[in-house]
Amino acid sequence: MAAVGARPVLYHHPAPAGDAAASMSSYFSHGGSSTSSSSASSFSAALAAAAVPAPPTLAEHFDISEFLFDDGAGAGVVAAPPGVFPAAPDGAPPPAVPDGAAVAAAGALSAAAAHHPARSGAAAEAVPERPRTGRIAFRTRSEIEILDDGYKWRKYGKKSVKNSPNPRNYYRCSTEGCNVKKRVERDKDDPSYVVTTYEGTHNHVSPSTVYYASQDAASGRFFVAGTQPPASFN
DNA sequence: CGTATTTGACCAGCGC
DNA sequence: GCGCTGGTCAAATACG
Repeated sequence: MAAVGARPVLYHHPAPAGDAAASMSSYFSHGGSSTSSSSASSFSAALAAAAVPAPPTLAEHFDISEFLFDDGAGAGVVAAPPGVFPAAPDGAPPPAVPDGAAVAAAGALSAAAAHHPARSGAAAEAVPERPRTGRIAFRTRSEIEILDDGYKWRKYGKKSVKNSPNPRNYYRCSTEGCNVKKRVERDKDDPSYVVTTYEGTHNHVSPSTVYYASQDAASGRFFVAGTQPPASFN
């Protein structure tokens, strides 16, 4: 099997109103390359990127070019509306994610993807007036399909889909009691892209969630100070 | 030996 | 009602 590879990191940063697609580089960064690298180092890179615009070299390796909201009626490339990050569209707070802290991609994504229906078919029917539902999808340019988002996923299915020559893989959060799911498939139009769809909300903290960070006075860069809650958080 | 992955079977929703 | 499709289950298998 393929080793866990690129780690998309989504960090808390005020979204410039308007062109969310253009702001994607502010939200995502390539923070690591393998499981051998610690989560902390990945987030350190992310935080450094938060202080400084994402370096072009990172964008070359990992490019979340399009952010998709999958409302079940055909996912379209849309601008991420204000308020998607970090709060959930339903107003439900991201569980166990401290304010102001850098969060894992899936944490924020799942927060935005709260309130998923048990069956996908009921989504549009349940909330016809709302364009957003429990799923959130984004397309990334990556050679590997398994994007390490900080959570631990267990694969439970694989299916070839009609309109794509590439199989779709199904993953479930392996944390007990957490029923967040994600689907991963290669873009049918451009196999160099991977489409990842998250569904549900994590009811736990990412194993690699950064609780606090420090800023280097000389360089102005942030670096990870801990991946466990400091006393001030308790 | 415990855990994760693979993969065919099964089930439910939807369109015709 | 039937067939197609997407999603999930679970036994078998692989791996560390």
